[in-house]
Amino acid sequence: MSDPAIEKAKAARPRRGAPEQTRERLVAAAAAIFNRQGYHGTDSNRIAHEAGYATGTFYKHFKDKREAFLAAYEFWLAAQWKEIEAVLSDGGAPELLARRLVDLSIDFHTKWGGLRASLMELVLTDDEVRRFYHRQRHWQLDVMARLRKSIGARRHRTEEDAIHLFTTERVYDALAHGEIEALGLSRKVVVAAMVERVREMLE
Amino acid sequence: MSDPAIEKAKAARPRRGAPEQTRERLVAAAAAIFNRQGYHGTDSNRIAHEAGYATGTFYKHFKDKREAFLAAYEFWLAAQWKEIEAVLSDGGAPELLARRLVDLSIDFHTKWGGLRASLMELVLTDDEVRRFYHRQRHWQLDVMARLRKSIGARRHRTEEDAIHLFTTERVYDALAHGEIEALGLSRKVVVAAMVERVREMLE
Amino acid sequence: MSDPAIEKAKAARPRRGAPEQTRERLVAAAAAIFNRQGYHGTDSNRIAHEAGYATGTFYKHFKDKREAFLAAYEFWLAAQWKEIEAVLSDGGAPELLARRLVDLSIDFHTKWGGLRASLMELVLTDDEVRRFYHRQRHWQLDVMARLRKSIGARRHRTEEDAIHLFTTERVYDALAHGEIEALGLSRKVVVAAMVERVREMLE
Amino acid sequence: MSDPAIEKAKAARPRRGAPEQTRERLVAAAAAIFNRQGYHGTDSNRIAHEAGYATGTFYKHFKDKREAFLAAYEFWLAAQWKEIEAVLSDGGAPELLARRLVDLSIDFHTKWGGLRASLMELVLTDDEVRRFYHRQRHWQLDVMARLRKSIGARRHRTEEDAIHLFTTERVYDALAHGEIEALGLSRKVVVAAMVERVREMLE
DNA sequence: CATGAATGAGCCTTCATTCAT
DNA sequence: AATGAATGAAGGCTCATTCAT
Repeated sequence: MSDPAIEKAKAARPRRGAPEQTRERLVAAAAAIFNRQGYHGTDSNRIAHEAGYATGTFYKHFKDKREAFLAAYEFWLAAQWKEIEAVLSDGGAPELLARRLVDLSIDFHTKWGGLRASLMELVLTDDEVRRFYHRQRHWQLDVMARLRKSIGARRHRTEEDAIHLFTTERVYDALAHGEIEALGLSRKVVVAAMVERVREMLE
Repeated sequence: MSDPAIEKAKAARPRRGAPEQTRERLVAAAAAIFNRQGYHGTDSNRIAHEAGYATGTFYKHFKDKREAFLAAYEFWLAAQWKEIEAVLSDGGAPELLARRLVDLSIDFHTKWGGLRASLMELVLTDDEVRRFYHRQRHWQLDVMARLRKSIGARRHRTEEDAIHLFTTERVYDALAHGEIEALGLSRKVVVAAMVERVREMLE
Repeated sequence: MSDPAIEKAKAARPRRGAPEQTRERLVAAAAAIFNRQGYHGTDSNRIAHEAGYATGTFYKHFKDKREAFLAAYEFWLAAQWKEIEAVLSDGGAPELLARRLVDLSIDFHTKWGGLRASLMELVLTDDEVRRFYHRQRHWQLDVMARLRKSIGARRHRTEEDAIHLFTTERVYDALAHGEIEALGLSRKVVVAAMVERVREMLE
Repeated sequence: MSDPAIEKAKAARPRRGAPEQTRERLVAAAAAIFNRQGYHGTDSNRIAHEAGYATGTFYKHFKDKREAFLAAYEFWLAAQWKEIEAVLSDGGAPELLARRLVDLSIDFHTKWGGLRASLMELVLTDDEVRRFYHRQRHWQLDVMARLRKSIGARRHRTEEDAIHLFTTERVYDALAHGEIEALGLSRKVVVAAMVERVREMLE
């Protein structure tokens, strides 16, 4: 009832404060766990506890588990594009730019590839996730077109952009998950091929 | 205690013979349901019933749900490559061949894209599925190399083949799931681009 | 969709407080049912319901069915020795003491013999139960030695104590299960023999 | 369908013959597995296969799993008493006889203690097993009385015999299961105590 | 706002038993 | 007599969600 060790542990854990912070912490914990264990392998109670809150708090901030998942996905997607934008605004030779973008993407997929795999499965079975996903794609294509315009690249058909997104994404996933090495292939060669593709998009 | 209706139903229940056929029926049902509902959305009992058997029969043929999933995946993958082989052995102009291969792949992904999405999520969280997946990829690259040799195409680096597999796969998935249309893009343009890529591989 | 009767039932359902009490209730229910139906004959869900809780509550308090069984066994064992201690601390002539101890033991075995029988079967097949059981025995021998010392009895070899425990236990079980009567034997004679044995231990 | 290896394996396994032999093999396999894994831990199909037969054969020879268990128990009990009888008919000094009987019993319990533990649990929950068990006890007491008479021992009250049976049995179980050693006690001391008890019964 | 005990539907898996061959 | 594929009831356990405090 009054074990001092327990009392101390409680005092040390993140305290209730602005609801914004609470939500942020929950989203961060959710992203990390979903990414590691997959959507179905993740216990919603565990997210709350890992974030330093109690079970119920989770459901005060998200309607259900799916909503938390989408919040996590959106958060990290936005972060990625913000970084991409930063790289592009730095400018530099296309070759260098392409290289930096590829590195960035591989990094990103390495860290968050688990979220993507879960998303793709949910897209199949969950209408709401599918709608969310399609909205995301639209937004991505818009961002791409805008970014390319901002650096003065030539216009492309949107289909080209879409294919670029799909295909590079897949290869980044493969690199991130170690598929390339598992197949006994050269990571370097694959990365170089991707740099070349990205460079073409920047022309 | 001895409801005659029940007695009759029991007497009428089919006594099937060959276990090979049973397994085939179970694999077929499993593939269809996993594909539709995803791995986690599929009830193992339901697979058995949909195949015309009782719960227990499922577990006479598969150690667990995962094993059934992998059997279903393997079955349909083998079917796909058999069809690809058939198309290639028909011969014809590279353009035509490429077109037929793309159509075939799109068909295939349209029918079995759900299995792939589930596989990719399981690869993340399940070591055994991951090992299975890597074996499959090796086998696919081997088949590709062999097929290209058989039609007299030039030699490629295996990395090229791998990238080809990853990227086309992803676009076929997108076509299969209606992502292209959902983005308001032209299916025709995308398909044409894929035909072009495949044609390059056949040279 | 919103059957008022169901809504009302849900609203009316009890929200209990202290988890300690919950655990106590569960242990009590578990002990009673395991004792009556045996370990394998007991449905873990039923324990929860009989204690007034839902299925899941059981697994919030016990890792698995085995853990609940061991908790139940431990609880009642401790209760028995507490009563034995109470009798001994009351003091009195050795004959009287022995008689009271035998009565107490028979009572105890009559009420909880089922738990013991299940325990003995589990000891065979379950390593964890076996370890638990051996710890219990050690503890019992320690308690015995301490109790005998406290009443000023002569020192015995521990082997004697162990044999005493094993053999009396078995006869109490037989009395408890009605084996003596089923064999057409005199309960009185058997009880008298046990009193004599216990008296010897108190000297 | 005609894998020679499989055909050979089939040819090598015990062939159908006199139903008596089949039953014997099944009882032997049942005894061994029940003893090792306990009643509830034993799969009836496994018994058949371990004996070299198919599932259905088991149910041609036993009404149900319980019947097989009782057959196994009875078989080994009879074997024990036959050996006891043999020892007694050899004659010799009471001390020697007692020693041999104790050794025999310990051996027996070491080999078949698992059956006994399962029996005791079933006695609690299964009326039919309980009836069987009581019949066995009667028979044992009869055998004991007869044997003692045959060696010219003095007459005892049956209660004494019953207590002797119960208590020695329990200690043999403890020796057999390694409980004595697990408690850090001397096996030798315990065995000597048992020899003394048995000797008293032979007077 | 936060807590965390409680809920209960649901799913995977086992295994005693049956029966057509 | 023996086979073994098939049965299906039953049960252990999980986990998303609720709600009284």
